[in-house]
Amino acid sequence: MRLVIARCSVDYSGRLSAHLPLATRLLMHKSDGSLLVHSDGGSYKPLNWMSPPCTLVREEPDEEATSVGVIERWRVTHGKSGDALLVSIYEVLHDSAHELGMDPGLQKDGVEADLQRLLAEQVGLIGEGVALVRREFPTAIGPVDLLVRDPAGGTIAVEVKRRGDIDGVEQLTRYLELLGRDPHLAPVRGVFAAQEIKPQARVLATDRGIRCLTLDYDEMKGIDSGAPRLF
Amino acid sequence: MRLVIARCSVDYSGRLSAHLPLATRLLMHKSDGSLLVHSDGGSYKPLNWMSPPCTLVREEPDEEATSVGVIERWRVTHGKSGDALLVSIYEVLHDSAHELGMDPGLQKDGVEADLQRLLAEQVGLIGEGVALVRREFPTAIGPVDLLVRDPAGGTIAVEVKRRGDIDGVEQLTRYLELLGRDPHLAPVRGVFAAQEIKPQARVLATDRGIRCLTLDYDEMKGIDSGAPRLF
DNA sequence: TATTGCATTTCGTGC
DNA sequence: GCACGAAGTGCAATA
Repeated sequence: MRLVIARCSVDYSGRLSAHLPLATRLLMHKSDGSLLVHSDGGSYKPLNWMSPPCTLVREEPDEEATSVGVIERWRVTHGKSGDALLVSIYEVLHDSAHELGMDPGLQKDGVEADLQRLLAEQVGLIGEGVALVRREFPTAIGPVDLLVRDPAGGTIAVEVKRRGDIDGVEQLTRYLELLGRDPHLAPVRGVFAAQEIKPQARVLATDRGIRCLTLDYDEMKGIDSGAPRLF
Repeated sequence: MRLVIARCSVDYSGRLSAHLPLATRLLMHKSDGSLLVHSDGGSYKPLNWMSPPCTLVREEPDEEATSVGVIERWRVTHGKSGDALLVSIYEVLHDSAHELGMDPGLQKDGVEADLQRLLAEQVGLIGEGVALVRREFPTAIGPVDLLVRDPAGGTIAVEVKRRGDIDGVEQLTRYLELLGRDPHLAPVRGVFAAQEIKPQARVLATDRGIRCLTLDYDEMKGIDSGAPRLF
């Protein structure tokens, strides 16, 4: 990885056109050829960038560029798409290269898939005596996260989200509409399960007769690890 | 902006839990307090990060950490949400600080809004003799990008996208269903306009009687600048 | 200030 | 390999 702090301007041409006026920025050139242009603020998204696979070529600035103070040019091109990033460097304030090696990568825990798995193992949280039919129950408009049977013989469709928002309720409503027409499943009720349910979503769900279920991931995980399955 | 290359491990705890095993990485500490942890590959997304507003505190490692080789710890916390990032540093290979100053920011050209504006000015591309009714025509389920009248007195609803995908066709279909019920507008036809239309989207649109229109942004822009509006 | 919808989204997963 | 959906999404315009 090469790190350069430089006064530069940047032009991107590809899926759109974009321009960065002259200012001091960090140029991060990764070993896979990619380039990130970062300012000293904002979020993790660079001001401009080129994703791998791409190649960086150092160019001598033409006469016009030289006359306005450009001392060096980097052209980063994405072979396939034709996207191109042109960095015009006016002054280099820092330049260093580093060997980082491979990265073992991030281990995540607590994403929607984990919630869904845990709730499938702990369907009792949905209601007394309910039984799992299956996860990712397929329908014409996409899979329902969990489908369970209640003791009375009815069906419950469960939508699992990390953060429960209105569009999640809408999604579940569409499933309920479709599943309710199936005589093998009817009557079908809905449960909207999430770690955090937005007030607006809760109102909409309740209004539609959908029950809201707040999930405590840490607690569910504790039960999971505390009571390992025996078979 | 402070740049540190270090052998480190990272733990994130917040909306989810995540762990980065010991490896050599770039730690980018921006002047707004935010921290990015980058590896020497992947795309622009850091392996881990903390978004502003947040604060970084340097801590002395406890005895247990010291015994496994940790020489320094950075704790980055997001006041409001309680999110926390803990960086355990084992070895510092580079450490430099730089003054970058404010950034003038990115100037974009060619996003969906630009396409929509140009097509509104060049409605002739939609069909012979059509006239613009208005952009962002409001409906109960959201605004239609462009609403135009054809010479025969019918209405055309136009959905503009940079990249035409299936969900864009679905969106337009919902609008057509709603608008078609309005006697002032009926009959309403649909046009799906995008710089690039995915084959699947084209099939679905055609199947529903929606016409596909591929837009050449550069050409439209050329006409725009070549024939400036006189009023 | 909350909400909505786009993004040079990126990133995973299943087919 | 491609389409689909989630993301610690970020981000800007809007109501």
